[in-house]
Amino acid sequence: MLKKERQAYILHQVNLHNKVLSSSLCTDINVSEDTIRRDLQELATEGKVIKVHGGALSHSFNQVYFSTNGVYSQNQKKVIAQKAISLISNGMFILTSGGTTILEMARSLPPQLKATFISGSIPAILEYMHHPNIEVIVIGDKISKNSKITVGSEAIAKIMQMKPDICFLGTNAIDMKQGITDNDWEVVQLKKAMIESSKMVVCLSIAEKVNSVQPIKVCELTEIDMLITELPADDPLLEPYIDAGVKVI
Amino acid sequence: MLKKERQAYILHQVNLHNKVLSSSLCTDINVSEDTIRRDLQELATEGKVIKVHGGALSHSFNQVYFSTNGVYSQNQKKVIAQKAISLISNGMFILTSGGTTILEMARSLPPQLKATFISGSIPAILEYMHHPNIEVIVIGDKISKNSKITVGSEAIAKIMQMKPDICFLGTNAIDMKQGITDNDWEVVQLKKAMIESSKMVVCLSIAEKVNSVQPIKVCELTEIDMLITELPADDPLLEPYIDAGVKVI
DNA sequence: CAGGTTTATGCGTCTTTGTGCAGGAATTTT
DNA sequence: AAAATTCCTGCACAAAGACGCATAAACCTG
Repeated sequence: MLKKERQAYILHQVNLHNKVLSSSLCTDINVSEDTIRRDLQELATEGKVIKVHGGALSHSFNQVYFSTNGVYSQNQKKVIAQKAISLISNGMFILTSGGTTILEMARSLPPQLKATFISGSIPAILEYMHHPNIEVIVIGDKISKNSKITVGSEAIAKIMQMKPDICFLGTNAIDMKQGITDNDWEVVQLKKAMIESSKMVVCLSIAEKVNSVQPIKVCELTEIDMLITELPADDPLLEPYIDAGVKVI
Repeated sequence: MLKKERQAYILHQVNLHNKVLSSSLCTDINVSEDTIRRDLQELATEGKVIKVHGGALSHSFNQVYFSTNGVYSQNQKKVIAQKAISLISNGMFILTSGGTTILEMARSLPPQLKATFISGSIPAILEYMHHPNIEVIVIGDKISKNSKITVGSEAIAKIMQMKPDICFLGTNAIDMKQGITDNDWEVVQLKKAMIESSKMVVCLSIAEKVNSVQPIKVCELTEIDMLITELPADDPLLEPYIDAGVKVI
């Protein structure tokens, strides 16, 4: 068999099945694994396939959408993300809501972190999915197109079955009197369930949203354990919350 | 034998088989390998064949196997997508697997279509989510990073609770004897459940995957209702499937 | 038609290319 | 952390190619 012929076969297989194992190829065409590896290497440098440990992938399959653009207050959110990540250790079960702050956190997770993330937010799931060591559990149910998160009784029931170590809530509004509030009834139901089932509830909120109120109540301040903003913990804006028993970092 | 005569023979062989070995040619025509090499060289500089180590290839070989366009088989997939969409009417409940063919279908759904799509495939969900009139139900469970789809007993249980009108399966391999086969155990479990719970099972498969086999069995041919490829329904390749009772469009 | 020229072919030698193998390093899985 | 794969490097060896040369047939040309 000619070299080119072999490479054509390989390319064909890769494009057909989106991936290919060098081991199966070498039994297929009956040549040594070295030869296959050299072929894959060559095809890879020509840009025809993507070489990975143990085989190769088609280029078309791996193209995933990255829509990092248009995130509001991204720098503040990066600060918040870093603080949030400092709470996470290996092996934890972590429940997250949706929202751009959560998304920023998902993007900033260190690659060596091994943890299980549970979410119904499609954009967040996309980010978790890209991470090498994170297990992703999807909360299924009907999608709310506004918030790009699954909502409904099934989702709530599923959440209630779990006992995650931490729940990170992207927060729309937080206030001393009204506590956490939001503007989407279905999302609120979900957040209530998340708060109830989690060992520890952490609210992520940019400072702008502190001391603001939305129409629908999620929970009282007393029900959350921690508040993270981009401000330092001793900022006067946050003092009343510390006094109210919320840990602030 | 005259030189021209010999070269004509070589050219004929190349065009017939898409490839030719110099070794076999030289025993064929009974001349030295040098002569053959010189002939091939000449034909190559004239652009009649493509010279490679050990022989030569026809130009069509390169066109056939080294598809230079970025996305492999996208046109075929578009044709398949259109046929699949013709089966969908307003108000239907539709269950779909993952895979690039399904993705192509998701992208091609007409904007005015009102239907409910159920899936565990994150890329597919993303597409459905962008549609103005489609309701999306997410099958939750652990994500298989390879296939970007939720897999596991929860997902299977959820699927078994439903009775969708149509199930569209992206097919990795279909064969008369082995039926539908695939290469990921968890995905196979999921597909089995999808097939069992659906009123109608439609397999989407590009023609290249027809009559190919993968290691793990999904189901028998008898369990699927319809097969869609990019070929016209009366293509001889598909005849045996029609005879086996599978509807082909 | 003789003598020179071109063309086609084969042979020997030396290089290049393609392939497999052994070992140790790197990576993934358990 | 240990075990199993996979990968890389260098090497050996066979197959294929390049180049020069010799030979012989074909083909001018006066």
